[in-house]
Amino acid sequence: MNAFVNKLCRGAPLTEADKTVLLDLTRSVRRAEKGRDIAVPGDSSRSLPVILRGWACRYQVLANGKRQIVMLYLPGDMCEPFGLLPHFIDDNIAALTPVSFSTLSQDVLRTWVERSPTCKQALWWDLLVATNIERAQIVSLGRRSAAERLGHLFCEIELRLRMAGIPTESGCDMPLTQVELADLLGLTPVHVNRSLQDLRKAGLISLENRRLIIREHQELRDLSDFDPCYLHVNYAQTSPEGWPHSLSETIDDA
Amino acid sequence: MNAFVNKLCRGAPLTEADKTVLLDLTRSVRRAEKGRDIAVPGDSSRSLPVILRGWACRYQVLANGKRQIVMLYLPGDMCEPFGLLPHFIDDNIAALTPVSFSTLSQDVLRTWVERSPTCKQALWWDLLVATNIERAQIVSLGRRSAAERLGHLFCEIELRLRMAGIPTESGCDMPLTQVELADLLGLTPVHVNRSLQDLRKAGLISLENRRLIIREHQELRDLSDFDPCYLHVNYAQTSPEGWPHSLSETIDDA
DNA sequence: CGTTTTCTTGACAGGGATCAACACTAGTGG
DNA sequence: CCACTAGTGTTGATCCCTGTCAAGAAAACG
Repeated sequence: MNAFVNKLCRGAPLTEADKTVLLDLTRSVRRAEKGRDIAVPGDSSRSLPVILRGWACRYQVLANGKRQIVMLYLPGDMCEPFGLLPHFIDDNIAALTPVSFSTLSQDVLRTWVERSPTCKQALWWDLLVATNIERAQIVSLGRRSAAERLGHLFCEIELRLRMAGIPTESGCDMPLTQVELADLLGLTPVHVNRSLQDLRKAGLISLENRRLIIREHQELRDLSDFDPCYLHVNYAQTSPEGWPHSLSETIDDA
Repeated sequence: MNAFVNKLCRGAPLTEADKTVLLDLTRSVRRAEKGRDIAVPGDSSRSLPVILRGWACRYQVLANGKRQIVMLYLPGDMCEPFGLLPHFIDDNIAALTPVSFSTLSQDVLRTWVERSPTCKQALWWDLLVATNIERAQIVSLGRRSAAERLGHLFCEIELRLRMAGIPTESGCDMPLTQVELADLLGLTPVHVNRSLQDLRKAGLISLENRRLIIREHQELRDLSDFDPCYLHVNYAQTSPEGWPHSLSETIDDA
């Protein structure tokens, strides 16, 4: 059981056969050091990078040198939406920490998906969630203040980590530097620093030694207008199709 | 031939049968007045709204009343990515002008797609482009100034309209009010007004009576760091798979 | 340990927000 | 045909959130 399979279980009641196939597909693991590229513009999308351990991101660099992180990839995340037609990757994908990842064979995966409706549902669900995350990012950048953006991000990260099977009750890793947070949230490192201090002073979070603890969940959610619906955490139990309920563990407070 | 089919021709060399089926699917047309919702949160995604005439958008409203437009839908655009698993729509989709639209049957479309690889490619391409547009939006909101955001948006709109078969040589319709532009670009109406004037004074655009003319294409692109690659305008001719080249008209300067 | 990265703090500037009028347009109804 | 109204565009004055510049601390690292 790895983060990838753990996460997909949230989207559909995977069969044992599904899990076996998916685990097999992620058997061979590659590594990337912090800061290294996992994919660069022009790469073929025939093989899909999947993060197993560590954090990565997709980013673009403007002509004036400014950088914007478009998407954060946590353990279990696929860096390209499943099944997407062959194309060339447009953005950079880089490791933010030391990363273990597999590159799924798009062809093998697609073949299996044709046989397994549950697996298909899980992968579509993953795409749906990824899309929603990017849309939430648009809303944050467009209409939230610096502190609100930080709060929203922290709420999202905590929930996403739990979806990948990483416990967060006693806090979670937050390996991003303030420069990286700034590139992700469309801010300046200096301002990230000050906004973080505001959140700390308000007693909402504590963040030191790359470790994040959310002290006041509800208050932080209220402040940052965080509504976890968009992550569809328990889709496997609540999908419109009425799939059988077979998951033992759920993420209740979402 | 409508905007929908016109647009999909950019993504794959559709056969005559493809076009017939797609035209048939969009035969029955519904209308929505300006400002009316086409879909609201909770709607089922079993039927996919496709814009045939007019402009629409997907938006979210925060608890504090602020609105952010997440995506602009122009003629030919599908408001939900094709084939996405059944789910409930999370955002509002509203008409920005009087709109003519069809609601494709997801089931019928999927059945046809299983038979037609070209149609499948076209729909995947559409999803790819839609995703790229949202990512470009993230970059704009995060790292571009007000005037740059406006410039980038105008460049994008002009090209997207041409992809849908709407000529833009002598300018194009720009029905958005300054309030709507503000909600789309994460700005204030007042600031949109002033930034527009800057662009006009610089001789880059003219915008009056809901009609936009880009006076200096290259300069506007340079200013706003607009690189049309992400729209994959001529994907049908350049896809990695090496599909046959069969389109007669291309959009050269992209 | 020295070196580099990251974090923190201060002073200051500026892009964009806010508030408030006023003009212009377009639709509406008498 | 003309008031009336509501939405839209324009402008000015002012504020403040965030960016910029710069320089120390602190932590990470080899």
